[in-house]
Amino acid sequence: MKPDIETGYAALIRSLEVIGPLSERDRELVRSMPLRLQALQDDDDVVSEGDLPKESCLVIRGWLFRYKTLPNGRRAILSFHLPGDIPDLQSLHLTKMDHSVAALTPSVVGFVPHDALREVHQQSEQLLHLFWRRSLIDAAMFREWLASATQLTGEERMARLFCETFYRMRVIGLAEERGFQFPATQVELGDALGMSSVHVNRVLQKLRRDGLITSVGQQHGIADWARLQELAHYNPDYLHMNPALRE
Amino acid sequence: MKPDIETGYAALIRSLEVIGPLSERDRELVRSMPLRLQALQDDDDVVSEGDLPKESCLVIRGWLFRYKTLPNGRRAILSFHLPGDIPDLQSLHLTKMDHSVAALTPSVVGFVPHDALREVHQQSEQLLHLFWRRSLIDAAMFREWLASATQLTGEERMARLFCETFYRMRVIGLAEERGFQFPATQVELGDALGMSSVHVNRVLQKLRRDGLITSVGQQHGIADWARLQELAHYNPDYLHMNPALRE
DNA sequence: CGTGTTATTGACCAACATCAAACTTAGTGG
DNA sequence: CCACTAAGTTTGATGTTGGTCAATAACACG
Repeated sequence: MKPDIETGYAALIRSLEVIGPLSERDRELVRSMPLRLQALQDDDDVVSEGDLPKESCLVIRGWLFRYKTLPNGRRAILSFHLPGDIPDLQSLHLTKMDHSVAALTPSVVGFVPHDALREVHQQSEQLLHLFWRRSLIDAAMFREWLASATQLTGEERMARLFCETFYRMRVIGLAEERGFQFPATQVELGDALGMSSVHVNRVLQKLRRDGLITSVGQQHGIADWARLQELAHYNPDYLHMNPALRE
Repeated sequence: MKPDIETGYAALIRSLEVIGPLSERDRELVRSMPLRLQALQDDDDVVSEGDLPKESCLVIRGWLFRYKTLPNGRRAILSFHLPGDIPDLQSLHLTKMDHSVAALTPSVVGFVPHDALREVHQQSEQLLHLFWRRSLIDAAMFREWLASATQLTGEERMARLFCETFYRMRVIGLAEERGFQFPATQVELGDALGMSSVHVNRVLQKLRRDGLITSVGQQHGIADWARLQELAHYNPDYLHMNPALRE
């Protein structure tokens, strides 16, 4: 498990450096935080609505997603999470979870005690700034999803989801490393985009027919990045990545 | 204009105390921040997408809303804001605005320099905690709107919007003080809920016919709070208000 | 090879959009 | 105080997106 811990710190540091510079001391502080590792199977909850967590969860390997169960029984997927993300960072300041986080694929996460996070926030103004910034970028992504959900067609939303996911993976170096493969069933895509899985199926077929994406089983890829961005009118400004890293 | 400044501090302090306790020193610190007053007419932008603000805007009187213009020309309204709110608090850590904020009604706002905010964050851990907490509650509201937008019918979403707005007003004491009157045109409601103004009109008529709400011109009220909550399956936990203040 | 999960297809239907016109209301200026 | 205007609301007719239901096909795994 030791290598997973190293991987975890590296992923976290990398994803912080994508939004602002870290000093060597900042990196040391990050590595000083204990990580309690846990392996997850598909659909295992990392943390559930109503919980009062005392630690937050760093994605080390695999993919997680946030979701909320509506009173009518439906599930809304609110975001997807990659290595280096801390999807429930908010629990540091909002004691009670208002949604759940679960594994999209078999994954490894590391739990960081809230006290350790508070400690590094006290030790480094820059780390405080970057963690806060990250939580605000999460909010910006929710705004973008909300605007898309209310104003765009299913096809456009699907294209946007692919653009955003690819862009996020590329920024942290994962797209190049392993190739972009977005693992999601059609039901999961539907719950994320607010459409039925039947409609997801038809939208995916159209995008495939048009040569914009590829799908093999539950792995989806991008076939024509330029045209996909164009169809989605995609502009990643809302992700507030370090402009120096833009291509 | 002097009374507006007092009103501004009072509104800010009240809306912070709704989510956590302040010491007398904290309140002093809040009052130490300079406020540059500005009056606004309907639809005046307070801050626009692309701006790089050096101050954040405190709502003192009136209502503001956040919005985003989509590439297809449509407008998505992302949230409404009441006195005591700082809708662009995020600009403290995200330099470039990814959306705009404008006046829903004639309003008065007070601009707070980012430096003053940073100063009080350094002076008081509790104020830092509460401001961060507030920005996380904003994110929680976006998640709730996103889940509603993707999974609920127009009628349910309208009912939820009324419930949320009433609840927020009541918590800061505005509903009792002035009675709940939600000022919004049908076009604005449509842009917030992702439906056409024609459909908004029909949904409002149904809610009125069922005796759940009242509308006089652009002022909407609640006629039957219990049944409205029931229809919306409304649960305000996601607002993370101080449990001690719950009724 | 079964067995469970996911993907695909077709037929049908509901929610909601669009378009266009008429009606109300609240100013505004003479 | 009334006519005029602009903004917002209401209504009806019609069209489209995407949902639901149900059956079949394709995989994946023990």
